[in-house]
Amino acid sequence: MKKILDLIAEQMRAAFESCRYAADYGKVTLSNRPDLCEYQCNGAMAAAKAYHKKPIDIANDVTAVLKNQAPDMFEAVEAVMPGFINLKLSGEYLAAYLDGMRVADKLGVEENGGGKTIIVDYGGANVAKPLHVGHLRTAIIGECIKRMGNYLGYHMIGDVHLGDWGLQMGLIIEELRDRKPELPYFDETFTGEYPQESPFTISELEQIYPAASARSKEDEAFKARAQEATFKLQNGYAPFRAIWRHIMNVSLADLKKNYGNLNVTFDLWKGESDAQPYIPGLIEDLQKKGLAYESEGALVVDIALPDDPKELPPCIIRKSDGAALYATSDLGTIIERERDYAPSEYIYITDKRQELHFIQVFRVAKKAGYVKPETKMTHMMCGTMNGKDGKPFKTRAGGVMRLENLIREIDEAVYNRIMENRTMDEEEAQKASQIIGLAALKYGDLSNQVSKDYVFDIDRFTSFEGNTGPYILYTIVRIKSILARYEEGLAAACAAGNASAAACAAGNAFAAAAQAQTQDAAVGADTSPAGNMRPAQSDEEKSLMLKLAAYNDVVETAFAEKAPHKLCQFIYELSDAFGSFYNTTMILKEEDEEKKAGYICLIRLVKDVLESCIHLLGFEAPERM
RNA sequence: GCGUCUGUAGCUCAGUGGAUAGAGCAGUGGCCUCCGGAGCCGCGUGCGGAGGUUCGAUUCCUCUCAGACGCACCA
Repeated sequence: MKKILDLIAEQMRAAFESCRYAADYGKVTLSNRPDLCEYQCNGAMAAAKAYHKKPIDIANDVTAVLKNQAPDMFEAVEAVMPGFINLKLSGEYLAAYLDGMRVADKLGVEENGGGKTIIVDYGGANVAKPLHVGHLRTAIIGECIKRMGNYLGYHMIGDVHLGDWGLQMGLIIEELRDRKPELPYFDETFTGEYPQESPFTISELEQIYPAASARSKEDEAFKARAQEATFKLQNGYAPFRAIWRHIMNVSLADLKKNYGNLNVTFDLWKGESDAQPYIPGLIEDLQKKGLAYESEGALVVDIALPDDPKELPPCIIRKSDGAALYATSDLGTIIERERDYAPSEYIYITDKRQELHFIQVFRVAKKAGYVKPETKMTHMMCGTMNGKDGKPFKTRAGGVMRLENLIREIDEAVYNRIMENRTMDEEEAQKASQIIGLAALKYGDLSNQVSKDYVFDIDRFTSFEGNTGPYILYTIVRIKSILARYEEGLAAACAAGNASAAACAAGNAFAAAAQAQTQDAAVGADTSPAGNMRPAQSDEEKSLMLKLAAYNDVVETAFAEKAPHKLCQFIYELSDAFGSFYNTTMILKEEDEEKKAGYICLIRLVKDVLESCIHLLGFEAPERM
C-alpha cells in the first residue's frame, strides 16, 4: 500500500503544479501541532522567495485548488499565517485506508527490498567463553535489523561470526593437558582415531577457560605454551584440531541455547577460522596489487583518501612475527562472502570502539576491489550499556555480568511484579515472566538510539508502567481480552437465539478467523467479516486511527535509518492512543451492533500492528499477564 | 596532541530548518453503576556556551567547554 503521507503529497504536488509552482514544494509531513491539524505542508514559505510572492498568497492559491481537486480526502484544508497549509483527513478516507491495511499483505507494508541480499554480522560471541552483557546489544539490535529487512523483502543473512581462532584455544588446550595428561591428544605416539566423545562438558569448559586465562597472566611459561599450542592449532596439528572441534561442538550447542533464549537466531555460524584458507591468497594479492608494503616489520595497507582531514593509521595485514590478525581475518571473510553471496550491502554491528577497525577494513576491501564500489558497507556502532552510576555495567562484585545471570535477574524481577498484583498459577507465572522479561530487556535496549550509551536499570525496564516493554505487552493482552469477550458475547447471543442469523454467521466466521491466525502476526491479514472500519466518532478514535495509518511509513523509516528505537516509539504512541480511546469509549457496551463491530475491527488492527511490531523487535506477547 | 561519538526537565530518554521543543519516572491533584485501575486525565522546570548562515536554528557551519571512546602489530 502507498503510504498515507505519499497519497496526500501526491495531491499537494498536483495542487502546487496547477498553480504553476514547482511540485517539489508539495512536501507533506505529520503535523507538529496536533491541536491545529493532522498533516501539514510548509512548501509555501519555501516557495515564497523563488516566486517573489507572500507565502500566505501561495498557500491560499494552493488550498483553493486542493479543495476542489480532492474533495473526499480532506475534512479541512486551511492556509494559515505566515504560510502553513494545514490539513485534516476526512474520517471516511481514513477508515477506508485502514480497511485496506486490514486485508493487505503485511498490513500494508510494501516489500521494496527486491530480494537484495544483505549480510548482517552481529553477535560476535567467543567460543569457549560465556556470553556476557557486552554481547547483548549487538545481538538484540542485529536480530531486529535482520527481521525488519526480511519483512521489507530483503534477503537478510545473519552471521554470528564467532571468535573461534584466538589464544583462548591454546589456553584451553594447555590447561586440558595439565588436567588430563592421559588423553590421547597429548600422546605424540598415538596413531589411532581420536574419540568422538568430547573430553569435557560445557560446564567443565566454562571452568577451564577462566582458570587458564587467569593462570596465563601470572605464569609466563604457561602463556608461552598456550601461544605455542595456538600456533600449532592454526597450522593444522591434528591432535589439537581434534580438541578444537570438541571445543567448537560443545560451545556452539551452548551458544545456540543462550541466543535462543534471547530469541536471536543466525543463518550462518561462521567464525574467524573459516577465513583462514583465504588469508595467504589475500596477502599475496594485496602485495601483487602494490597495496601492501612493509613498515616497521609488519605488512600494512594505506587507507588514506584524498579528502581525509587527517591521515588515518594504515591497516595492518600481517604482524612482524608473520601472524595474521583481526583485519586480515575480516578481509578473508569478505572474500568468502563475496564468493558465496555477493551481497548488495554489509552491515556490521559491534561496539563503537571498533570504528577505526571497520574504516580500515572497508577501505582495504574497496581499494583492492574485493567489494564492488556500489556495495554499501555499514558499521552500526553501538553505545555501551552502563549501570546506574553511568559506568559500564558490572555485577555487584564488580565483575563482568554473565548474560544468563542478567536474564535470570530480569525474569525474577518480573515474576515478583506479577505475583504482587495477580494470582496466577506457578507454572504460568514462570512462563509469563520469561516472555515479559525478554520484552523488558529488549525494549529497554532497543528504545534507545543505537549509537548512544544507555543506562541499564532493571527496575525501570521491568516496570509495567510508562514507556516499557511490559506496558506494550499489557496493551496487547488487554485487547486480546476484549476480543475474546466479544466472541463469547456473539456465541452466547446466537445460542440464545436473540441475534440475527447474519450476526451469528459473522460471529462464527470471526471466531474461526481468530483461531486461524498464526503465531506469526507479522504476516497475518484480517480476513474476518466482523464489520468494517467506520469513520472516527471522537478525537481519541481519530488519533488512534491516524497513528495506525503511519505503520508502513514507520517500518520503512526504521529500517532505512537502521533505527529500531523509532519502532519502539511508534508502538508506545500507538499503545498510548489506544489507552485514551479505550478510556473514553465503551466498546463492548455499545448497543449499536454495527458500531460495536467497527470498534472491534479497529482494536483488532491495533493488536495486529502491535504484535507485528514486537515481532520485528524480537519478542512476543503472552496470553495473560 | 589528533580523531570519533555524546551534551535537551531533578532522573532516564525522544524530537524537528518552521507555529507553543515532547514522553516516561519521580512529585502532586483528579477519574470507577464501565470491556484488565498494571489504566486514563491534569499540574512544573529545559535545548552546555559563544559566534555565523537563514525570513526563521535546539536542528546546518565554525569555535569553545564537559564526558565517553579510539589512535599500527589484541579482538
